[in-house]
Amino acid sequence: MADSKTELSSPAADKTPRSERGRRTLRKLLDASAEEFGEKGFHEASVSSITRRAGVALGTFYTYFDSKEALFQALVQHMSGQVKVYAKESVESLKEEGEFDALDVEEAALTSFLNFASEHKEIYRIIDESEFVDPQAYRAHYEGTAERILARLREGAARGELRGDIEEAHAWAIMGMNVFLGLRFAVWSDENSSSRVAHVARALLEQGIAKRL
Amino acid sequence: MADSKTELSSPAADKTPRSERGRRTLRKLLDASAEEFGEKGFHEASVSSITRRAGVALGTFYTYFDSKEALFQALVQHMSGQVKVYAKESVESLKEEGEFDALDVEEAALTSFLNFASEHKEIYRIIDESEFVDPQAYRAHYEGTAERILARLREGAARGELRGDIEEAHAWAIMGMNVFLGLRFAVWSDENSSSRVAHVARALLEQGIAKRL
DNA sequence: CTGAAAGTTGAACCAACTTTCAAGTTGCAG
DNA sequence: CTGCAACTTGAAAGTTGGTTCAACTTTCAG
Repeated sequence: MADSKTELSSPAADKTPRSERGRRTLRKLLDASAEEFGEKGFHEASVSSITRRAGVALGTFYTYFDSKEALFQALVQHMSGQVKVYAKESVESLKEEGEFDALDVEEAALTSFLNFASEHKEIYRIIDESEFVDPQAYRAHYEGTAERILARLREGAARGELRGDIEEAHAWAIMGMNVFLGLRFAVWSDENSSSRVAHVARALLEQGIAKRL
Repeated sequence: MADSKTELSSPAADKTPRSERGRRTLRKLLDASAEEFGEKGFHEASVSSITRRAGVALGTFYTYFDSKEALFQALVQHMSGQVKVYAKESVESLKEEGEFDALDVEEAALTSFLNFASEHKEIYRIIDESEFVDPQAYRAHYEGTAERILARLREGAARGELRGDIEEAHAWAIMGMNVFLGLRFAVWSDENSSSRVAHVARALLEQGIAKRL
């Protein structure tokens, strides 16, 4: 607020690379750590193993990050953003195709989430682990996601496609459903059954599971 | 299988207490560690802090557990069991009251889960963290839970109350829904809105969220 | 009473990491 | 060219915290 030289989110010294070489190294570190954290989890992962993977010396790490925690935080933020963008894109592209209703949108969102989770299983793990390493980020991720789902549902309700009494709990219910279907059918098993599973979920949202009379 | 003297699940020396005093100490350790792990998480928690809480000396810990990991495993197993028993009881007691259908059962299961999560937030956290500390236990917990849900749904389908095409994905969808509603409305906020939230979820399962024509 | 088994104690050991730093190297603006 | 800022390096310092152990106390069967 008062200082003009410091960058937005730098509590300590600014570690943003100023040269091309620096940006390359930073990227290598980010990629290596995503792998490392994904495979071993935060605590088993070690800075020295990350730098080894990235092909740089141990000390180089501290040119770009204040600590192992800081790296993890940067990573979670980045990944949370990726998930968001990916979901947004797939929804947008559906809308461009013309004909669609609120349930088509949810089905598409789940399908793309399942596909995304199949590739990038690391991301899944890392975001989950942030509950214990960076709780703020974890909360922010799921609260943000729930809000976007809720907004979509409200649009659908406004168009008269969904019930009028949509509330926050609906968004969380759908999000939980999606996350657990992702865990079971994308991360753990990966029978690339994305569209089948998404179809089951869609039917559940469309008519429930009670026997129709 | 071959050996007769060793207990069922003791890879190393048997650490089961043989005296009453021993059982008391073990219990103190278990209680203290549930608190500690719940508050700090596995890695921030320290053995010395646990023994301090329990009011015993550091070394005593190793009379009962081979390692910090071993304690965590024992704890997860214990808690997973508790959740299961608690759910089973609440479903049983509903059945004894007479009149009920498959959706009443699911609503009751969710209500009691939400209440359980409000008390025992530690349990929630500990089971979640087992994904990273003891993945086997984590998987076992959720696979077991999903199986029990699926069994309930199939009963309901057999009685003609639910659709006939119930499958594994339905159980995972419901479980995910329940877990996330628990996270949002029991662990994070605790407005003791259990029955209201469970009611919303029930309606979702009963008719979906599409506008009825 | 008595002796052995069960349980308790906490200082000390130790391995594993994170983080620092002073000495080099690279690359580019002027 | 040249000089300086950006970047790299890896050995070593510093910490933390799990685990061990030998001496001691409690319990209880015989």
